[in-house]
Amino acid sequence: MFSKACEYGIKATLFIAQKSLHQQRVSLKEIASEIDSPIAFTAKILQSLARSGMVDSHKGPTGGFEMDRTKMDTITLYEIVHAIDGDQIFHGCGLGLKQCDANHPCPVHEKFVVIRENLTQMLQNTTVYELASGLDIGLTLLKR
Amino acid sequence: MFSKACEYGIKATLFIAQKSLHQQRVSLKEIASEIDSPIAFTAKILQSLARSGMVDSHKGPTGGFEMDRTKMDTITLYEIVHAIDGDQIFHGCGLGLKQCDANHPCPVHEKFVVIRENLTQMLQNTTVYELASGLDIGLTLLKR
DNA sequence: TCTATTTCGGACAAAAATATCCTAATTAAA
DNA sequence: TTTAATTAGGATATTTTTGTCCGAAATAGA
Ligand code: FES
Ligand code: FES
Repeated sequence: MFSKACEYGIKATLFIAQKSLHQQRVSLKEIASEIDSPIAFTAKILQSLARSGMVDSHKGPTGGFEMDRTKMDTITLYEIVHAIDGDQIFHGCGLGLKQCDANHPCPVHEKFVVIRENLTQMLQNTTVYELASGLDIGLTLLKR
Repeated sequence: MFSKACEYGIKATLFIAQKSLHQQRVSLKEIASEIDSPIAFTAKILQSLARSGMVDSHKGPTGGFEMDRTKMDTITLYEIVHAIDGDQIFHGCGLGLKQCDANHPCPVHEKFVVIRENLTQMLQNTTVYELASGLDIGLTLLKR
């Protein structure tokens, strides 16, 4: 469904958010360990998320990643997925036609758009804060 | 969402089915042309679908691929996707945890299973015949 | 200022997915 | 029986995704 990069990106963001709820900055090393991801690859993804302003990064000793409390409410899974995987999953044809066009539909168009729309709505309605909270109270897990 | 192999496999199957509605066998060359796919790669996928009994293949002059009318009713998109892409999309964790387990859920589990279930139901409820019919009356398209 | 620690970013490497090439096997028809 | 057409299948190539390595830049604290 999502690329590995996207899975890591979501998990990293949620972990950063959860720690930021307690004013704790987390290092790349800690993140990769907690979400069970390859360090250097995770670094690339975090750099990209930092550049697009979803998380804040700081260099040097005591450096690391953190996330504004207010951003946790405005940033949804949709923004993260879109930033990393693009919009193919949101607007692309399920059978790979160059253009998904209701006027020239592929055989699965009618049924596929429903699924695609469900997914889009779900991602748009799910904030980072909501998921970070579930993590924080131990309701959900980021590995195993 | 689906792999390229799976997209080609679905389109090829639907084209074969549509032609079989008129007792017409179709060659690999014709299939690849009609669904706009690389010939040799499509051949691999069709070999696999033939081995798993979803379509019938015949060598030699007048050879090609065809599909039993009765199979069009029993084979759904689910079978095709499962045969080519496996069951990761139907049972795998949305965030890539090794095991999707409701008792040890990832942060998106609750919301993701709904989407996954919708997709599974849709694919299981969609027969090859239904889609081949839409193709046959010109309601839907396999390329462009 | 110096040092240790951290992210940044470019180059590189490995693995997986996608795609191609070529020969063998089969088979219908001349 | 010969020929031409077709799928089968193994080997190889290309592209994309995933993952690694290493030095540069920044920075907090000694
Ligand atoms: S045209 Fe294929 S999903 Fe819309
Ligand atoms: S545990 Fe992640 S989707 Fe079920």
